[in-house]
Formats: sequence, structure tokens, C-alpha cells
Amino acid sequence: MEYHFNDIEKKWQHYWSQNKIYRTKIDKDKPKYYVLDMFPYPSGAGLHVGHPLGYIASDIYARYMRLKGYNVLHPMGFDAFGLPAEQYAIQTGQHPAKTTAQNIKRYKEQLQKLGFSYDWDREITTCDPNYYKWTQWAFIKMFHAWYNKNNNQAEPIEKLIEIFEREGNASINASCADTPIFDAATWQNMNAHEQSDILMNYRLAYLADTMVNWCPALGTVLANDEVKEGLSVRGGHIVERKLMKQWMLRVTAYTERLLDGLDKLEWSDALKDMQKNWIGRSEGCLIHFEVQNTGHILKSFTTRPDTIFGATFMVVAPEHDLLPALTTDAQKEHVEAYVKEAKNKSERERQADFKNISGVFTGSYALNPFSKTLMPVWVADYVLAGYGTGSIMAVPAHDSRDYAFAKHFNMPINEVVSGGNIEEESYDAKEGTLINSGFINGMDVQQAMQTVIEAVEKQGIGERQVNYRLRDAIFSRQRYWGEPFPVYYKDGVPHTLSEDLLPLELPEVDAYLPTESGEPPLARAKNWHTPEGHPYECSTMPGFAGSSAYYYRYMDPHNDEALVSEDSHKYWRNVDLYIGGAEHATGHLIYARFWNKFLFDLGYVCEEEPFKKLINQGMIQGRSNFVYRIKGQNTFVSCGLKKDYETTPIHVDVNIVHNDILDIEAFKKSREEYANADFILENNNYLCGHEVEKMSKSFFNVINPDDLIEKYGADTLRLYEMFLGPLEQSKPWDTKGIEGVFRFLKKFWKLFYKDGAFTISDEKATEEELKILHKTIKRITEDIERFSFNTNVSAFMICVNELSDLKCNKREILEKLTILLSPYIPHLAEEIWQKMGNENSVFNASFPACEEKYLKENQILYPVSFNGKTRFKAAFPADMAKQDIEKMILTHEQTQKWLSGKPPKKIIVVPHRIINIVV
RNA sequence: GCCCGGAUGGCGGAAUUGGUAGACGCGUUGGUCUCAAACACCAAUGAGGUAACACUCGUGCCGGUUCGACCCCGGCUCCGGGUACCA
Repeated sequence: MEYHFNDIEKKWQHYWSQNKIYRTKIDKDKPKYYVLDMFPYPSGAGLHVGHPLGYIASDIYARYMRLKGYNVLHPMGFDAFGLPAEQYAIQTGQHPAKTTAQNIKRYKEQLQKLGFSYDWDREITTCDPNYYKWTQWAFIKMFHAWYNKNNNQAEPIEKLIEIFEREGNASINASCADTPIFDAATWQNMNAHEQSDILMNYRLAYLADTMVNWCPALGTVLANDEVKEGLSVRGGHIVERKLMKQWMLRVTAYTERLLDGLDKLEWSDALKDMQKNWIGRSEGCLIHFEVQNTGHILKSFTTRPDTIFGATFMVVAPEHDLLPALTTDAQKEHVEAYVKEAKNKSERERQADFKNISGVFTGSYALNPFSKTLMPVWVADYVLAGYGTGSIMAVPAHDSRDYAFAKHFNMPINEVVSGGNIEEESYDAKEGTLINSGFINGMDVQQAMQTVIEAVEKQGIGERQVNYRLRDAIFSRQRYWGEPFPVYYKDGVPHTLSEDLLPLELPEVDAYLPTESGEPPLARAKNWHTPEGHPYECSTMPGFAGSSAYYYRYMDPHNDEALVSEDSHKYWRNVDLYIGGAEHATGHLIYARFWNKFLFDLGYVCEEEPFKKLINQGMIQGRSNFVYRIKGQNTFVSCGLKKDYETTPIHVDVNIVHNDILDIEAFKKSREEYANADFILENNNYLCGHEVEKMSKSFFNVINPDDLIEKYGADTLRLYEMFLGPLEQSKPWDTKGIEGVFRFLKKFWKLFYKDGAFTISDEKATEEELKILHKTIKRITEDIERFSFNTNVSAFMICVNELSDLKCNKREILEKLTILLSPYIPHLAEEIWQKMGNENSVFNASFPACEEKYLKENQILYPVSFNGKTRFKAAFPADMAKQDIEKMILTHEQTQKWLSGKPPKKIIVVPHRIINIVV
């Protein structure tokens, strides 16, 4: 009887969905386990073979935990707002909702063909108004919240207003923008506009003028994590700096907690490091410098207060507030020209320029409070406006950037920490002894830092300070296809919609483009205002909005009263296992943690961290094939012979290449110009070259899972993806290997067939068979617990090979093996489970336990090595004492040969492992 | 530049705490079955060496610790990821 995977898989997929086998409900008698995949953005191209890798792994784990007796929540949905759909809409005029729905349909079909155990009744889609209602709701909550540093949590803004009314803001310790001190009377006398402006400084979702990453090609603002090397991540367009009024999220209020929370998470160190670096905590000191003859004080942050005696000049950013005041009349023209040039540079140009040292002297001098020297104040674009105070004290001897600047402009370089050679380069290390430094001479760096900070604080010219690289998140996008803000403007003052009016649905527009006056697409919508006529906000929310709390929505997806009911979140709590790509390290995974902490502070959820354990699956790379065309001819030369010609390598579709041998007829048909091509063959074949690169349409190396499922079945594909290598590692796809896994499944299937009929024996299993089974149970359990799925597959192969050799078809063995295999190959396992006479689904069975008694070895075959080199093997009883083995091994005839008469110096016996004889 | 990760046969990879390097699979070669092919099955397969053994070498490179090192330590090379005037 053949293994007809197509029939089997269809049959069971149908059965599972009809019988709702994967439907999950709260069951307080069982422990919960929440397995989550990073939900996909459904692109038009459909899934390729790399996408499901993580989904397969999580599905295996989810099924395993279910068999272990856990109540497993394993949902799936779609991250459906985003730029590609909108750009497609601009090109084709089709509504993004329409193309998005089509793409989701296709994705879902592809996912369902893979036999995942998702509870599809919990499916969510971020562009569904019933879903984004809760994204808007969270925004309203953030708007009406502030961060109280005294008890380190977010609180309702009403509490803050009460304090303002009672006593003003003097006692407030909040995470906020610079706000002048006012008393209660002043507050009460402010008009609505003024009060709104003050509150904006405190709100966790607030409106502010900020320098943004403006991308003209996309017509929108981008967040820091959406820009790489001065180009937009999506599309690679130029990004400029621009001052714009934008909605922001005060993520920086949570920096310490985002940092500290990492310690409790089971994430890889690499990922934690990425987040730590992104948050960028640095300890140091804020120092005030008097600028001569201006009456101004320049405040600068430094992480190296110990090097204060080495500070020889100061630099401010071109955008610095005090710059005009510091600039002397003589230097004014120069400075203004420089500032103008710097401001016009795009982010990209500024970065490309970074070896071009530039700057202009302002004409002013600042006093070094310790060395008492006068330091010229410069303006230069290597100092960033957005970090610290936008000004620095430059210590050329101990900072490589200051060093380069000082060399370029011929400024003094004063060594104050010994250990380097400042003739050659700056000495940046935080090691060494202070020299030329007055009262800190002779101290080491650490000691000197503390001493200077204390001196600064004592003199009242600064304070200890911690700075972060992390910025507040820009939350507005000038786009159509995103969540509308639940905000309207009354006399220019922003107000949030009443919660009972949510969702505020995305309006129809006549084009998905900005208006002629440069307003976002929503400005085109008719009646985009409240019934009273107050205009709605025209920006929409960014991509990360919808993905920041989706894991809560799955717990209670149809709840119309709350994001998630108390009952649901108190049972499911948070995600136990989260699998997805590392590319979300500094975006989604920071925002979701922030969002979650906010909901936690206000008591809407009961866990402070959303994702307990997180695994980043590696990328599956493509394996491209090449043909080699002789330059100037329509002749292709086989790879092995190409060195004799001058050739151009050309990508060839991997689907017409088998084992690197080109299907020449298919190749000729693939393009008109190849129809009459000539080929120079080796051994009668045209051999293609190959290379590992990204899996992409443009490299003709995309492998579609649908084709493989058609040819081998989903079970084979699932197993093969796991077999490729460790989950977290990147690895190239090579379709060739799938045959081996397919053979394994057929071999497993054959265990149950005798003379063409399904046969299972109720005969008692032998010791040997039991040992094979329990050895496998042990390995599978251990490996699955440490997410080593690739080694698991080989353990299955070994088991089936051994059982095949014994021609074992005993129920006692095969029933348990079928359960072991079921998380990996659910369809085939279910089929066999049923054929064995079981009426319930295999996924209602329980995972077999390893019984150690079957694993006992009587004899141990020891490798015997001499000076660490294995020479032969000798068997000894498992319970034989070390001393006895030492004696026995010396009498072994082979030992005599290897000793060749010399006396052994030492004998090492590691029980059950190895014998080593030192000669 | 800085921070992480990695390098093992022709290929993907295994070796869980320092204890038989190369499990398992692919590919390749030979064989059985077949008119033939496919499927299936059997055998060999790190390199050198040999008729076959023996033996020698072998986990990116150099050195060290150890009875014993893919694994630990020091110094490099190359590849991948992150980040980049963050003071």
C-alpha cells in the first residue's frame, strides 16, 4: 500500500477543522501554555519556503506541550496595515483593503496546507476596525496618562491635573519635556490652549515639534528603526531631517524598566545586547561652562569627567539653541553659512560626509572650571542636536573624534591619562593613571571620574547624569493605510474621541496621495470631522501600532467591551514562547514591551513583560544557479569548463536545474533569446554553478512551499525544514535533501504494511525493541525541550531504521512512536493512529514517558586510548569498579602491543566513557 | 570603529558537562532487482597510504593548559548579523 500523502493530508485537515480539534478554551484544571508566532505581513508574493520555518517549529512545540497535558494557546493572524499595500494602491488605484484581503486569503490557504494547529477562531487582522478599535483605545489611554517617576509608573493624567490645580507643578517628578515651574493660580488662569500645551509636556502620547526622518519618496515620516544608513528600510529611499509637529510616544519614560526587564527574560544574549545597545545607557556628568562675555552657560554631558583637564575646546551642534547668542559679530557670516549648509544636508549626505571634518569657530570662549583655561567654542555637525545637550567638551587626547577634529584645525592635544601614544592616535580606553590634571593627578580613571563628579556637584556647576540613546517614538505617518488617530481639533487644541465612539473608521479617499497643499491622504476624505464639525487628525498610526498588543487580543478576540477580559488575561497571562525574526529586535520588540508595561501600570493586564521566552529563527537563504554565457556570443559553457573562456554568469531559474544539471530544453523555452543558444557540455551535461544568497525573485531562487507539498506532502516539508539545521542558524535551502526525509516517511509507513495490508501486532515487545523505543523517547524529549529539532529528526530516522531491521510491527512500540512523531508529521501520525483503531485524535493522547529500566546496559564497550589516541575497544561489565577495569585492561593482549614493553605511567578510567593509558 | 555570532568531509549538519570527531541525511561509486528505467534494497565513502591491513594526518591559522581539546585560555584570519559621529 502506497503512502498517498495528498489524500491523507486533505482528509485530516478537513477533519481537524470540522471537529475544531484546535479550538482552545480557558480550562482552569490545566496549566496554560501560550505559543506565539510573529504574525506575518501578507505580501503579494505569497509565502516562500523560508517563511514557515519558525511556524513549523512553534507548531511542533505547541503540539508537544498539548500532548504533555498543557492547555495550549496557539493563534495566528495578520499584520495587515502597511506601506506595500498602499504603494500598490497608488500604482493600480485598487483599494488597499481589497488587495490586503486577497493576500490574506492566499497566505491563509498556504498556512493551512502546512497543517498547523492554529485555533483559527481566534484569528485577528490589524486592519479590521473591530481590532484597531483597541489600538485606538490604547492611544487614548496613553494620551490621558503621564509618567510619575516617584512611584515609577504611568498614572491617569487627571491625577496630575488635580495636583496642578492644588499646588502647581513644583513638586512633580515626571518624565516630561522642559517645563517652567508654575503655581496653582498660574495654572488656573491659563486658557485651554495654554493648559493643553503644558499637559503635552507630560502626556505619554503627545504632540510635539521634532526633528523627524522625512522620506520625500514615501511622503511620510519614519521612525529611527525604519531608517538604516540614511535610507528607508522599505524601498531604500533618501531620508531627510525636517522639523515637524508629530504625535509621539514617550517611550523614554520606560528606558530603565525596559533595560532592567531584560534580565528576567529568556531571550538570547545577542538579542538582549541589541536592545541594550539601542537603548544606549551611559553614565556620566553634566557640567556647566561659562561662556565669556555672553552671560550664557553651556551645559555639556560627558562620560569622561576624569578628562576635564584635557578639554581644550568645545563644540555645539548646528541646531543648538544658544548658537546665535554665542556667535560673535566677526564670525556671524561664517557660522550662519555653515549652519545653513549643515541643515540642508540629508541624513545620507551627512553620514557619507563623516570623514570630511568640518566646523566653524563661533568667536566665543568658555571657561574650563578646573584647568581655568579658555576654550574656543566651535560649531560642527559631528555633534548631534538630539543627544545629551547638543554640546560637548572636546578632549582630543582621549576621544578619537575630537582628536581628528583637533588635528584638522590645529588645536592643542593635552594628554591627561597615561597609557597611550597621543602622537599617533587618541587614547580612548578607560584605563590608566591621570596626569597633568591638578587635584586628580595619580588617580586611576574610575577614581578620577567619581572625584570630579563630586567636585562638580559640590561647586554647583553640574551633576551626575545618565543619558540614553533611545528617543521617544514618532507615532504619526502621513499615510492612508493605517489606523486613524481617535483625535479631533477644537480651536486648534487636540482632543481624543470618547471611547464609546470607537472605532473611528478609516474613511474613503479619491486617491492615496498627499493633497496639493502637502497634507496627508486623509485630508482628501469627505466629512473627515466630528458631527460638530471639528476636524479629525489626518495622519495615521505607524506599522508597529497594531502589533504592540496583538498577543492580548488573541486571548479574547471577540470581546467588544475590553482589549482583553480579566478572566482571559489572568489565565493566559503572557506569551510563554515567541518565535520570530531578529529583525524586530529594535522595533516591534521594544514597542511591544513599552506598550505592555503601560497597560500593566494602568492595571489592564497582569504581567509586566509580554514575551517570556523568545527564539529568533535563522534565515533560510536561497541557493542560486548560474549559467555562463561566453562574452559576445549566444553560447553557454558548462561550469567546469568556464575557466577557458571569458564568460558572464547569469542567474537561471533553479526550478529548471536538478542536481546542478541544467534542463536545456526548458532553458531554451524560458526566453526567446535562448531558443537558438549553443551549449558546451561536460560529460554530456550542462553543469550550473551555484551560490548562496538571499531568497528572492530577482535571483530566480525562490522555492514555493506549495510545489513541494504537491510533490512530497506537508509532513515531509515540515520535517525537512526542521532537518536542515539548528532553528536559530541561517542556512541555505537545498531541495535535493528533501528526498531523504521523504524516504524516511515511506519507511515509517512501511513498518505498518505487510503484503500490502495494514498490519499491527499485539505481540509482546522484546527487550531490544523496548530499548530502541525508550532511547528514542528520551532523546526526543530532551532535544525538544532545548528546541533542537534537527537532531530530533535524525533520532527518529535512527529509530525507524532500527525497527525496520527488526521488522517490528508491534503496537506496544509503534503506538508510542506515532505519538512521538505526531508533532512533526501530524497528518501521517493521525492517519496511522486511526488505522491502529483509535477513535480519538492522536492529539488527545498523551506524550509517552521514558522508562529508564529499559535503557540499562550490562556491558560497556570502552574505547581504549593511549596518550589520548583511540586504539581499540574493550568491553567490561557496566558495574565493574574502576580499579578492576584498570587491572583488567593491562592484561588485554592489545594493550601489550601498544605499550610495546614500556610501563604505563598512569591509567585513567572514566566510568561508562573512556579508558586512557598514558605511556 | 564598536558589540554579538560563526568557521567541522563534495554538501546540510552531529558530537548535551573536556572523554571513540564526522551521528543522521544528501551527493557520489559499485552491486541486487528489471528487457530497460524508476522505485526499493545492499555495500563503500574525511585525506594520504595499502592488494587488504597496518600506519600517518585531520574540526579556519599560530601558540598554551590537560592523561585527553571541535569544546577551555592567549593571539590572529576570514565570514555573517547589529550599530555607527550617542560625547
